[in-house]
Amino acid sequence: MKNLVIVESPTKARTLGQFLGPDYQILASMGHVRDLPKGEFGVDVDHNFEPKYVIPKNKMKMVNQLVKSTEGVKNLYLATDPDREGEAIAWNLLKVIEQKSKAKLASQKYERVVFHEITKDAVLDAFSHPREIDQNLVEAQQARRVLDRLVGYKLSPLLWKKVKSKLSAGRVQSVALRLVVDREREIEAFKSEEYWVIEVEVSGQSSATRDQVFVITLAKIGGKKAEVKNQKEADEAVTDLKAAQYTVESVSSKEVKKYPNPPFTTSTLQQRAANVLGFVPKRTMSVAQSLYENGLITYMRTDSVNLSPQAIAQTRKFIEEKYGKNYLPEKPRLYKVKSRLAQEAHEAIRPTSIKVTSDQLPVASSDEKKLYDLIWKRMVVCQMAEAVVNETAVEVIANSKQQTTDSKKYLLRANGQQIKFDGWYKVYAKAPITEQVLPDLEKGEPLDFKNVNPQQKFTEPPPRYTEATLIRDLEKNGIGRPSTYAPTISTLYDRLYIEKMEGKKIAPTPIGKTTVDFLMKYFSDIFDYSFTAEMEDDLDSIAQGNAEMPATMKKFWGPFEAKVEKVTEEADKMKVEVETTDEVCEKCGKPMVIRYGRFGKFLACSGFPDCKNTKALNSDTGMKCPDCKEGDVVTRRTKRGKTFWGCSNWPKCKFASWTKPKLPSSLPKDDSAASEKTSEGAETSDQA
DNA sequence: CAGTGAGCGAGCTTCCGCTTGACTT
Repeated sequence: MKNLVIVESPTKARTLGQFLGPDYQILASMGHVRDLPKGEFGVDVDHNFEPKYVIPKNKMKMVNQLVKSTEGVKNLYLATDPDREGEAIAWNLLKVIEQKSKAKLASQKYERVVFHEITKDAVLDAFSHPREIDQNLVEAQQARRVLDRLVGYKLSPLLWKKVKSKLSAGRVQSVALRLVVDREREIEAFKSEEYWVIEVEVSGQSSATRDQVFVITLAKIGGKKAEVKNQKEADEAVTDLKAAQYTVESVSSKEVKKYPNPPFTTSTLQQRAANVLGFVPKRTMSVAQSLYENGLITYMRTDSVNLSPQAIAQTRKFIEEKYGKNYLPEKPRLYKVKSRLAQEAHEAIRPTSIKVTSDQLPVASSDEKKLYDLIWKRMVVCQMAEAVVNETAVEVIANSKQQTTDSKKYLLRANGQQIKFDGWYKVYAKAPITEQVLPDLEKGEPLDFKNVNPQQKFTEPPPRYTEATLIRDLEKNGIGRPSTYAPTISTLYDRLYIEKMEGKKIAPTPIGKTTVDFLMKYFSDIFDYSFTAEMEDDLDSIAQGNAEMPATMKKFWGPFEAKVEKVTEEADKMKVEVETTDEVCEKCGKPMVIRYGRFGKFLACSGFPDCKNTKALNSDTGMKCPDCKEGDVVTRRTKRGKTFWGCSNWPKCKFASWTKPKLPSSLPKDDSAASEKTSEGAETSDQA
């Protein structure tokens, strides 16, 4: 073979093969081929922060084969991704080949080719315009890699000493954890307040309007914002409203265009799949991987909303044929990434062929069909005409018959929405319309009172994060990359920093809180939400040749190392808070506490070490044991880490099962049912 | 199919980002 091409992924290799023909052999590197060693620091801080690279054990075989394949090759093409990491992979590949190759490949014998979309035109064009490896870009990647190593491998051992063994800290994971902890503290500090919403049902009096009852909501009392704080104030308002005369004060109406959402990136796909299908990001990614490997969708790890011109053209043609000319905008819709930190090495996530709908998928699991359907709809919709909605706002004055003072003047409002043209809504079974349809009303028109409905409410704290919303906020701050979002969250679980609560919400554990407290006390600059963005500025300078990696590292390392040393000597060991429970130890009568062990949470006697009683924590499944009917069904792990379901009364009750036991009358949890129901509705905002 | 925590303090743990695999249960 005269021509050898190396890319990252086998799927990309296969696709490229179709464009390049039989004269090109295409191999995959499976991502990075070299890395800093796991078992040592690997950065020579005294000599220009020189990184020590090793080939990981599990990659050795593959790398050796790659090197062997280069023997006798005339042209070597490095076609890794067109971003910082891709450039570094290409450079590391070259280094490994030079090092290992008996033929001593001369440096002129390679070509670096880059393309932003995997289409025949783009690929052939790239191959006719090869370039050399961009050393500045490689240096920027090394700076990123080394900085992460400095932070991670210096602060983790500090945690072992000052908090608890086997913990970890890092530029990305610790900020993710901080988001969760900060949110939890907001919730803890939140004071709920009572307020009342007062709705009145009314209808018009004319023949055209009297049949339709609609709802108006109290907005102002005596010209001021209505603030009904308690039952007494609510009763007073209700009495007045029952006896009032209602007149339309104003009617305003305008047509509003509703634009479709941009096509999916990794993060927005994860959020949408969580909301609609109830998938955790990990599951979304593994299903998407399978779709990708079967050639059904484009690459699933991307931060770009770009679309290839061919994909847009094909979609526009499809829209015109299937929905008609009215649903096709005059010009294609082009989307731009909001974040300056995006690298945009790939396209947005879209079907490879818009003609294939989810029910026409070849062999595919139901998960794959559902996820594909989301991706397909989002792609079609993003090139469709906007919907036109008529939005009406009505103000109504309610004047008490007996009262003439202004302070008793009530103003109520209603908002209405009516679809004038459905546009892209057509693709979804349910349009994202939240307001009622109002009758045609005129200023000065009297209304008939039908009913008044006072509702007691309480202000609610901000919601806990889910995996998907946590990823959304990480992305918003430029923290982490599409390939690391799901794994980062797994790390937080593995370290027992966070745990999953009811309804897929995430809460920090005492260990998580203590770790954040420690890190923020001494290293608040590194775990500031803007640290990564500032780091990216420095990396940009290196990539543009305006700064050098060693100098940039030194600027960080000097004060950092000093701080680490000082904290190592001076800081006290942190105390991790212990949660007590209402459970009483049946052996000694002392209360039980929650402890964290190798296998997660368990109940232990607070009298330890005098009393060594432990038992399983009644948890998650909410099911009674089918055997003894007394204990709860709890998830457990074998020594090998495999999950199974057992009885909390173990060892008294020996019930155990590899699969989740099913109760005959068990109803699905309300949140999953609700999210399934909306599965065909269009989202209103999934990337606020 | 099933253990765990503390302290003596052995020897080990740990980062982010790129990518799929599967000698052993």
